[in-house]
Amino acid sequence: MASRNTINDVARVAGVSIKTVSRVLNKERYVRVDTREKVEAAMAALAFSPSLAARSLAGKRSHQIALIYDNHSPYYIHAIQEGVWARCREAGVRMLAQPADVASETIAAEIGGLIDETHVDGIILSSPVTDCAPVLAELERRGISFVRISPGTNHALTSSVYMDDVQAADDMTTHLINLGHRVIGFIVGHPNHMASEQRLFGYRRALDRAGIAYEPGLVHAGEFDFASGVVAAHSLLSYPRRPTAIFASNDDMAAGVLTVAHSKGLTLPNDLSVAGFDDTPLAQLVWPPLTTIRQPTRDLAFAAANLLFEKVDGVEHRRLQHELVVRASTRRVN
Amino acid sequence: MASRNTINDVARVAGVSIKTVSRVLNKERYVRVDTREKVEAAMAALAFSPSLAARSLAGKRSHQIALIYDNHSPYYIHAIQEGVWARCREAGVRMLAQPADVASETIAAEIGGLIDETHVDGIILSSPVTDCAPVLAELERRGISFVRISPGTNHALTSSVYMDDVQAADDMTTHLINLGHRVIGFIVGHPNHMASEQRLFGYRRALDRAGIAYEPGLVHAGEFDFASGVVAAHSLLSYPRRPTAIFASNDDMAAGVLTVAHSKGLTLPNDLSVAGFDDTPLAQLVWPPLTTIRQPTRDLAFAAANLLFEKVDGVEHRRLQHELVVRASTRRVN
DNA sequence: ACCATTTATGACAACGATGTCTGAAATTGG
DNA sequence: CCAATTTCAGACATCGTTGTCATAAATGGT
Repeated sequence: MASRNTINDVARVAGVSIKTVSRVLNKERYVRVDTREKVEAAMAALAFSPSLAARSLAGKRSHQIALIYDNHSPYYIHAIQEGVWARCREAGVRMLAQPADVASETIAAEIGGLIDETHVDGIILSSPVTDCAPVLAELERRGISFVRISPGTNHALTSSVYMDDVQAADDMTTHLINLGHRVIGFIVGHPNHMASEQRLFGYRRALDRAGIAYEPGLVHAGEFDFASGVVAAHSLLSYPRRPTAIFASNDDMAAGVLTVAHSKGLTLPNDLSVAGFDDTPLAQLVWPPLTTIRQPTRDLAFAAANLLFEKVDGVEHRRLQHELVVRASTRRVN
Repeated sequence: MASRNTINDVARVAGVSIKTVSRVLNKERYVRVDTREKVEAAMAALAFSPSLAARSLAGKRSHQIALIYDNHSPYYIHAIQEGVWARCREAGVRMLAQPADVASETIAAEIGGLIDETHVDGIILSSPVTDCAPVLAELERRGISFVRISPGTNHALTSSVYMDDVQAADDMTTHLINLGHRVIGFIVGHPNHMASEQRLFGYRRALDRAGIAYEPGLVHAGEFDFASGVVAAHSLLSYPRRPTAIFASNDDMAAGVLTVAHSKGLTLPNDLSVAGFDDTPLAQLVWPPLTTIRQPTRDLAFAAANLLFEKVDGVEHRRLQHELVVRASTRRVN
């Protein structure tokens, strides 16, 4: 078990001082080309990887950022992690993936502790932590820079990336209306997520524009999970004015609707059109495959990390485009 | 933006030396009860969180471990992360989740770099990184302790947690045989995963015991993803001796089978029984819900972290129990 | 040929903890 | 009551980097 190679070893092999090695490592100016090459050769020969601990301690940067999430959809989290990670890799920065619980009393303290312990240079918040007031207050108090992915609330001081949930839900509803549907059920998302309201708003806006009266009995609460989709579907399918289409605020709940419909012996999509939201892989793993909104989750995460690295000062809100993906679960009404 | 609270601040507030604070922090002996309480009060008052960077640098431990994975199922990764994370939280240790690519030439170097950079105290490998020879060699060379989750190969020197894939596949196949099926298709998993072979072996063992001849045409290669399930299902359902049941090596591929069956107008489960493996949430999001094997993924991960923390020396191989979960996708043959 | 400026390198302190060593106080035994 | 032992606490070096400052060498304008 050879002991760790340090900057001193590199300096000795290259015949320079440790400070010069540090300069090469950090791509600072004032290193001659041939000196740099000597140092780089020595680093390669020794398979040198600098200690993040030492760098964090001595320097102003820790070369680490944290990604904080609290979401019950594994697909969503996975896509977010993947996007942030890809950008971090390019930047030579390590990503700390950190679950949190927005309902917890201690969430701000935990995140504060994380920052103190790890010296992270910045933070990426994913929904719904993006709108957790104690967390935002704590981050601001510390003056640490952070970027929010799909926040539901405005925040003048920090950058964010997002998609237009209102427009997307409007697009989907309009798609259903264009297929001739007039009685369209809607399943709302988890109340923690601001996106839930926005999708509901988009649904209503499309109905309004088409001159279809909004009917509260066609709207049912949900929590973004399969089980709540099942509950909502049972309720909606036994409503007197039974909907010919159901638009669920995410794919998991739409899958719940499909299951209920199948179990009631309905033939899909003839007897009922079903639409989801997010375009998780699940959308193509069910029958019939779901018409849904492709949310560019991975790209949002990548863009968020990008903003964190590029926009050290200055605030930017970047919108990424969604896409209506029409599959077999929606059909022209008979 | 208050600057970081350090052990010096705590020492000053508590009226002791920094070394004593360190002793309390690390639960060392030789601190009087009232001294400890004074220190703890000071730490609480200052909301002190010790710098991991400083601890890693000065001490022998970094209070961090890495979890390394390379698997294309978000559900699986999520469950693994959750299990490891839960145990780490109890232990006051940070988890670094690290994707890797077993097919990459540089995987050993990358993991070596990770170890050098982060000083991690130990590593958890999840399948298929568990059986990646260059990685195992690198870890051994460095003498770092690690635990493997569901390894496919034996390894005398390190602990592991696993389930009995052979027996599980045998159980499922036997379940189908008991329902009267005699022509049973099988979709193999990704060749990278040792579990794939083992599940195939269990399938064959159950057939043997029941005196059913093994028929290579009923076995089709797959890659653990939905698309390969679709391909395999097309092939199996057009095989001359058309199977009355198909057992896929995981749920994603089973979902692919369901989709193909639906699209061919088959009524499920009457015309075809379908079985999966893993009991991912997906199993209950499809129609009909899948009969599958519950793999205790989260618990395996928790147990792995536990072994890493408890068994500093000594090796243990802990088997966790699987469970046959019968749902609506399998039925007695007509 | 001279000085000012830019470029290039190194010496040394500092970051915030832990490890080692030393010594004082408290406890025990004869 | 004194010596030996155990318990407790502090001084100081150390971990592997970066920041600051000093200084040498190269460059350019007159």
